[in-house]
Order: sequence, then structure tokens, then C-alpha cells
Amino acid sequence: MGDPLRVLPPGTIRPDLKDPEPRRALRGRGPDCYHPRPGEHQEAGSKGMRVKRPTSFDIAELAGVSQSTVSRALRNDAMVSEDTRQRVAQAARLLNYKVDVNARNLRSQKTNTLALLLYEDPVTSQSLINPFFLSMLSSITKASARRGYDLLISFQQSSDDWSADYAASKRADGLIFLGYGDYLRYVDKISRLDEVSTAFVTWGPVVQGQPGHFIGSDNIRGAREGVRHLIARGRKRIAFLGDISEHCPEFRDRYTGYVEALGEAGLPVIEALYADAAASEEVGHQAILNLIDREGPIDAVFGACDLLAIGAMNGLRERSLRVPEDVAVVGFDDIVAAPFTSPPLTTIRQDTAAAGELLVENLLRLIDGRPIETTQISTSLVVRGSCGGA
Amino acid sequence: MGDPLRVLPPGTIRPDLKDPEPRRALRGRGPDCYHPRPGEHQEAGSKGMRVKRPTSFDIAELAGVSQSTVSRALRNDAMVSEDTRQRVAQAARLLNYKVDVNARNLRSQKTNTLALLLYEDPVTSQSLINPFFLSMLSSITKASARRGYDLLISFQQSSDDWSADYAASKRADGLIFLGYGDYLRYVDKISRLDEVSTAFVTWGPVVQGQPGHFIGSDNIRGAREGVRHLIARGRKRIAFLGDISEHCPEFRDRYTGYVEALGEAGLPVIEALYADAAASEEVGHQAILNLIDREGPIDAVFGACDLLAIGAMNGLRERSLRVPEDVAVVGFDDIVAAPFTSPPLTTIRQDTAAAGELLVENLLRLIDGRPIETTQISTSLVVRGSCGGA
DNA sequence: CGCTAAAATGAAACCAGTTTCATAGACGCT
DNA sequence: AGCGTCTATGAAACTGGTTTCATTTTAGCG
Repeated sequence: MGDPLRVLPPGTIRPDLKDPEPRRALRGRGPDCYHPRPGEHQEAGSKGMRVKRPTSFDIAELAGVSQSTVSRALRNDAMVSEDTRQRVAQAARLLNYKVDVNARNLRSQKTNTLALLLYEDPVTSQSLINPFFLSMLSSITKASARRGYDLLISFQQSSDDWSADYAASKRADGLIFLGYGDYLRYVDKISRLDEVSTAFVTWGPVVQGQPGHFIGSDNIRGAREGVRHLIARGRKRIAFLGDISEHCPEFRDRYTGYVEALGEAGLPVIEALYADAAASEEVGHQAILNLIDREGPIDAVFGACDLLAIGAMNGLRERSLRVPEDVAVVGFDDIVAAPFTSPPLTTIRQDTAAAGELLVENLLRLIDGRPIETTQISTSLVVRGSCGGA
Repeated sequence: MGDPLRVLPPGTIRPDLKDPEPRRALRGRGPDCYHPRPGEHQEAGSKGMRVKRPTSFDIAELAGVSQSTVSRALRNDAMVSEDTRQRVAQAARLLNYKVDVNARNLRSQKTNTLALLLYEDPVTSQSLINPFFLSMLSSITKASARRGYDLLISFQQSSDDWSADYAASKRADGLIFLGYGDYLRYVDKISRLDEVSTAFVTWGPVVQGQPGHFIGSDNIRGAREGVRHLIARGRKRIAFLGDISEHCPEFRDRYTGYVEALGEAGLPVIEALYADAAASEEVGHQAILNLIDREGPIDAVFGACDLLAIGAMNGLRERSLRVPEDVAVVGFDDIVAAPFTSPPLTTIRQDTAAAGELLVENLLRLIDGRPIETTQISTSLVVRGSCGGA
């Protein structure tokens, strides 16, 4: 927003856009150098040959110590003198040495890698249409990076073998499951992981007796808070939008919170269920139209997720109902787009940063057998315009 | 959308929601079995001990062949008789054998892994706020999975070392760069990869002389098509929304297409620039308000990405301007939300499926020195409601 | 100064596969 | 039958680190 606005004559291109010289090529290589020529790797000889990458033996020689000492020094093992450590570090820098993680992993039987398995909605083949998961993905990536772990990512079809293989083949030390979809089949599948003692955590509602594996938001409480807020603002005919079948246990819990809040206030329960597990604008849009047409006037909607709520807002607008004057809307998740809908969406925020952190933290605890503490994340009500003001 | 609607009396919970029995625990394990007890791994003895995982030697013994034959058989090497292959496969199945990828990688000097490096907008620390990248991420994941490659994912801060390390430490065979952000610094950094002959590809505008590395949509042509469409629908004062600084070369190209289309028709160029590289609803929202306030009436907006266009639509609504009657809007990307805005957003679709496919395909070609063919993806105009009809 | 314990180091085993190289057997041909 | 070629297989080398175990240094102390 820094640049001033301006109007230029028709067809003008600002001079600085004209690319006076063509975009510069990467550091003086010829035009056809962009793929390595196979075969020339081995023969060491003239310039341009690929030098064999240095090993810890090369460092050892240069630093005048044994190879095992190099290994220790580079890992900051306690048993190396400061002097040696310095010399080794310098030699490594000099030769631009990088450990070979495969060798390291092979011997140490650890990979320093976590695998994130996203399971897909079997119908749409798209579990990631919901930006909420993007947010989770981002926080998980960061949380694992912060702890020095790499992250492998994989989309799982429900037909797949549910890649316990990632652990079995020593690609990863632990598994993180994430997604909406065919929850039942999925729980059934990952349950077997426990038997082969593979460390894993799952984003989802807590399952009894498995407090370590299942981590999730307090959906019941969050939804209750949102609906209470609507009630407090005088709304009486509040619809619920979301699939509460067993495929979507999170939504089920949110529905429970919704029902509880209504129960407290003695208000009617209006469901607009739909079978499609993939929560999207489209589904919310359709659902609200059906609901209005069949159930008549409502004065509020609680969407089981923001996408549903946003779809509902669009549907309401299509029926010339004003948000929030005629119908107040509250969502769940607080996706990045929520503040920028029109009106801005009031919603129950799931703390994805904390969630990612907790998933990774707990997984690492499982991996090395430390006890687990929390498995629930608390939500918070974010009041914006769509519910009719603070 | 299958379930019927219904209204229940206040406070009712549907019977099937009552969780008759608590959610079943994973296959009959005690409550505190959810973390492995360290130390009990080694001693093989009573039940419950962790059995040492089988190696290829175990398979060899069981199948009555040598270990090297096992290796060959499992990799479907040509030099194994069908009979032997069968016996080995069966033995492997019997012992539930999985290769140790670390050993495999170490010896074969390949990882069958690609690394996806997402670079972040240095200001917002969020390169993934744009769902477009989610779509890219998804398609890249699938494309590499389809080719049997694992995908490592990592968020890169512009301050980072730009993890050529992923290749140098033999974690990955090749690198894929993706994101918006500080493009200049970023190009400068990855340019060095070429010197250490690390295979990589980048999603972004083509850089001269490096046709293998840079892959992107035909942004100029796409934007031109979109603006032409607006002109064909009678719009004359068409604003452009997007940062065209050197940090956003894609947007720059789209601006070029915009200017070209206007030039053809002899129409004025109206820019609403902003300095923030992160394309978001918020920025589009603010930009359109500024633009209207300063430039007076416009009858169309071309957003350099969908998020900007959506933000603009919200801003227009705030000023009581109707879309598309008063102002037509066209975006770029075709994010999943585009069909579900109100009105549905007309936009230039980037074929993310093809893009992911091409990125991975070209990267694999670079890796093993095959020549590269295409590096550009064509876009397509998707006409919906926001531009004033087909 | 001599003795002991602790710290630092080196030699060699080890991780679990792939790959090379040598060899045995099968087969076709003269 | 003798010979060469090709296929299938096994033995052993090899990948590049970590870890164990033995050995040498160093430090502390009477």
C-alpha cells in the first residue's frame, strides 16, 4: 500500500517494467548447462569434473584426528576437547562437509524425521480444501523444524495401506495423522499401528484410553460458547450446519455443544445435516438454501466450520437476507479468510499454532517414552461483525 | 446433503449421539500402554518383547537363497528367476519385512525423496496464506507420490541458508521451490545451487537461459485474456490490483498482460499498487477502498490474484457498489473458494494439477540428465458471475 | 613423583542394504 | 562331446557414518 496511485496514458508501460536487460541468467553458465551431463561424474581430472563429496575421513585427515573423533566433534559429543572440536569444525567448513544422513540414520537407527499423513476425503479426494488444515500443516511444519526434525508429507487414500511403512521402513521416527474423511475406517487402520509399536499422534477427538495418541480442540466447549453468544444477542431460532455422522466426530462434538447451549436456554434445535464429509463453501451454501426453504425463517446459523458459515452467508445473501441484521452467523476454526469476509466472520478460533506444537511435542514424547501431559487445546470466541456486534 | 432436515424439541440429543459405550479404545490395550517403555526393547524373552525387525538375511535364510538374491528379487531385478522371486516375496510377506530405506539410500546414493521448500514472505511470515499454494502443494505431493517419490517439506525463512543442505546431506535427490516473497533475494540464493550441481526447479516466471529450472504459468497471456474479456463486456475504466514490484515477478507479468489488453483497446491504465508482497483479502480490501476514494468511479477490477479480487469485492460491497452491475471483477488463480464467493468469481485458472506434474517431471529429468521439454503452463479463463455474465 | 580416575582419542565393529565380481549351471551349436 | 554364451546365483566389497571397546593422555591428589 506504499506506492502512490497513478493513472497512465493508454497502453503505457512504466519504464521500469520494460526489462532493460533480459532477466539475468543464473551466474554465468551457458544456455545448455541446466542439466547435468551423465557419466562425467566419476572421472576426476580436468576442471568441471564433479569432485567426490568429502567424507568424515577427509575431515579427519585434514584436522589430524581419527574419523571417530570427527564424528563426535561434529555431534558435539561431550567427550571431545574444545581444541579438537574447533579444528574439526574448521576443517569441515573448509571442505564444505555435510553429513550423509543416510549413513547416520542407518547406524543410529533414528531418522530425525516425522511423517505427516493427510488422509483424504474418499468422495472428493480433497482433504485439504479446508484452509484450516493448511494452517495446521504450517504450524506442524514449523513445530517440527524448531525441534530439528524434518517432515515427510504424504496424502493417504483410504484405500491405502495407511503407511505404517513410513515407520517400518525407517523413513520416519513417528507419524502424525491429519484430515477429515472416513474417520471410522481410518481409526480402525491406525489402531493397528499401536501393535507394531509405531509412535503416532492424531488430530481428532480424544479416544478413551488412548490419551497419548489423540489430540484435539475442546470442540464441545467451543461450540457451546459460540451458541451462548448468539443466544445472549437475542437470537432464538438458531440453525446448526454440519455433518454430525460418525464420520465427523469433531462436528459431532460441536453439535453436542450446540445442543447443550440451546438446552440451557430452552431453545429449539434446528439441524441442517448433510452427508458429505468434506466441509466446503459449496456444501454450506446448498445446506442453508435447503434449510431456509424447508424450515422457514431463522435468525442465526452456527456453522460447524468457517467454510460452512461462509457458504451460508453467501446463500443468505442470495435469499436477500442480511447478515447480521436478519440472520447472525458464527463459524468454527477462524481460518485466515474469516476476518475478510463481508461482514467479517465471528468464529470459534482453534489455536493451530498450539495444536501443531502439541502434536509434535507429544509425538516426540511418545517416541522416547516420556509421559504425556495435555491432549486438549482450548478454543476462543473471536467476535467480529457477522454475529451482530460485540 | 443426504440427511433429511428435522427439528427436535429443545435440549434433545439424538439417541445415536449419546455414545452408548465410550469411544472404543484401540484394540484392548491397558490405559497406560500408550507409550513404549524404554529399555525393554533389547531383551528378547517373554511375550510383549519387541522382536528385532527382520533383515534381508532373515528372508534369505527362510527362502533358502543368498542375501544378495533377496535384494535383487525384492527390487524386481531382471536377473532373478520367477521361481526365486516368488519364494522370496513369500518369505518377506511372512516375516512382514520392510526394507530399511537408510541402508538402501546409503549404498545406492539415491533417496527417492524430493524436498519442497516453501519460502516465506519476510513481512508476514506466511507464504501459505494463499490457498493457491495449498493447491500446488497438494498436486506436487500427488505427482511425486505417483512416481514413487517421498516428499520432504520445509518452510524457509529468507534468513535461512536456503537448505541446499537437503541435497548436500543426501536427504533428497532434488529440490522444489515454491512461494511468494522476497523474490530477488531468493533467486540470488538458489542460483548458487546450480554451482554445486544440485537439481532443483522453481515455480515462478522463466528466467532467461535457465529453462529447466523455472516453471510457471503464462501470466502475460492469462491476464491479457481476462482483461480482454472485461473490455468485450463493455468495461472501460478497469483497475489493476497487485504489487508489480520486482518482488512479485508473476504479478508484474500479469500487469504487462493487463497493459497490453488495454493498449489494444486504447483504454486508460489504472493501478492500485501496494507494497506488501503477501497477496491477501485484507490487502485487496484496503487497496480497492483507497483506489475508489482517490480515483473516483471505475467499472471493473482485475485482481492479480483471487484473494485480491475477493478482498476487492468485499470492499466494493462496503461502498455499496454492486458486483457485477456497477463494477465487474476478474481474479487470477481460480482458488477453490472462487466458485463460492458471492457472486462467484470469474478468474484466470492456473492449472495446478498440471503445474505440480510438470515441476516434478522436470525435476526428475534434471536429476537423471534427461532433456526438458515444456516449462510453461497455459491458463484458462473461467467465466462466472462476477464479470457480468458469459 | 607415583598412582588413580577421568577425559580424550583411535581402531574396529556395526548398521542393512546395493553392487561388483566370480562362478556354476543351462542351453545352443558345431 | 566340446565349447562358448547367457542366465542365475553367491561371496564379498562397499556405502559413510555411529558406537563400542580398548588405549592413551591428562588431571587431581596424597
